[in-house]
Amino acid sequence: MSGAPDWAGPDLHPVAVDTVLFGVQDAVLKVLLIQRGVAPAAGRWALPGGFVRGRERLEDAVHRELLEEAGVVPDRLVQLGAFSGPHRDLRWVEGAERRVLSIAFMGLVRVEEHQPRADTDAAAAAWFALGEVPALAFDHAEIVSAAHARLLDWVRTEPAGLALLPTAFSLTALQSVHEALLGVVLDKRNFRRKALASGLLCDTGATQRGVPHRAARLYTFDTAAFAERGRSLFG
Amino acid sequence: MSGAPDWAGPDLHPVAVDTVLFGVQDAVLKVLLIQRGVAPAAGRWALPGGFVRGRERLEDAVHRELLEEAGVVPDRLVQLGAFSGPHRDLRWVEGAERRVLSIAFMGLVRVEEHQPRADTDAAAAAWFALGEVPALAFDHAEIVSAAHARLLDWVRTEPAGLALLPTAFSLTALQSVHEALLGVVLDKRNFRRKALASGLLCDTGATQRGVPHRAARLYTFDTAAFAERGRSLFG
DNA sequence: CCGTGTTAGTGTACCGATGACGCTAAGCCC
DNA sequence: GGGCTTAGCGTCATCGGTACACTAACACGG
Repeated sequence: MSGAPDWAGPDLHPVAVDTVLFGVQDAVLKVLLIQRGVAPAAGRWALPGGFVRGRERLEDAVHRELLEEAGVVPDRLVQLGAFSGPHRDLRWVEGAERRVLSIAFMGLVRVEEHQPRADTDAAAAAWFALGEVPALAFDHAEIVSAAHARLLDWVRTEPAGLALLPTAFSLTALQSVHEALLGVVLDKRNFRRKALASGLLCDTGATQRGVPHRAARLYTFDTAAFAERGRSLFG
Repeated sequence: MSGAPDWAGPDLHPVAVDTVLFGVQDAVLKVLLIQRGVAPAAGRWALPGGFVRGRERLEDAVHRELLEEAGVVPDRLVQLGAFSGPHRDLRWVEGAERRVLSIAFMGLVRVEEHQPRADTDAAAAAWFALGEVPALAFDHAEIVSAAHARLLDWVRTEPAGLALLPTAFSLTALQSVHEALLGVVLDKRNFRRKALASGLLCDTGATQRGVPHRAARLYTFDTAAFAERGRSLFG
């Protein structure tokens, strides 16, 4: 690593984290956005995020910001990458203009359990259907679209959808989650065949309770089996 | 974006870029490494890279460092993501310890045209077969393994291998590149069938010259057709 | 108790893609 | 002209993916 001469130290940069948090509501894929309460771009909609402090890790910064700005706590985050493109925010630092570098993350949460609340930095926070996202600040539209592309890969190779389901779930529920996340309609029989053939589901023996129709069998996901076998998933 | 109060400005971080440059030599996949000439980790093998300066974009920093440290100029780079894990380099900045954030990139070049040369910051630079990589400084081993995983995806979804071939190439050459990059052996007839069926190759009508055996037809890659159609590739 | 509504749960047939397999053709060199 | 080396070609079996429609179970209301 070189850069500036060592005695002067390397140039320093403001580093932010931004998160694209996805959820499903009414069988529609949604993203969590906040309305910025402070400059720059005050009043505009944007991704929740903020500057990384001191020596904290990126993941810690994301969790802190999500809690502060929107009161949500995702349990798994996937890094999308660094964004430093031309539409980025520029800041004056020690008399020189510096590009704000943003590391974007993506996560999946249950909308019902994460009703966002506004905050000091965020005038408002709300879930938007992916097709109805308003114009966003900075290059956040680009980040959202990268996240969406990545989500599709993610769902197909890892049991990402489980984050949206209770521990024991019916095959129909599993299918609905996949359909919402992938934005497609799947054939029931084909889906069930593949899901069961994957060997990653354990029949709990239990069935649904209190439903006004035939009760479905409930399954759990066999995390251990998934870890063993190579990747490949239903859906 | 919040973080520290705005009047104080956000905390600042040293940001580095590191590149995993792949090439193929003797049908073996290799990575370019440099031997560090300066502290920290002087004398150890590491990925070429360095600190991002002023308001330069990440991609510009990567190109500058590759040129400075190893005298190579890749034409396409793919970003792998940001690394900020626990084994990262820590630096003292303005009296506080700061994690060095590294954004990793990956690229593919022709080894013959990129014989690396040592430099002021790099005591040596050399290509290593992927299985014979020495112990690396910092968390670079982790970065290399992430890059390798990503390379496999890349080759399967984009014509990444073209960077290693002349404009007009034989099917056998194309196959060899794929085999080296993927680390597998492919069936000649099946490969040719898929490659031609993809509709992404244009028969130039020309054939090889000066080879001591039957001359092969030469093809070019139809970039336009690839851009049009959805992703899916031979190999 | 019976009818109705709602969701669960099941099998088959077709097709396109994939993977295994070996021989002849062409061209250069000697 | 013989020998070496690589180019170029076709078939068959298998598999995974997709399309497609009815019966079973259960709760509820009349």
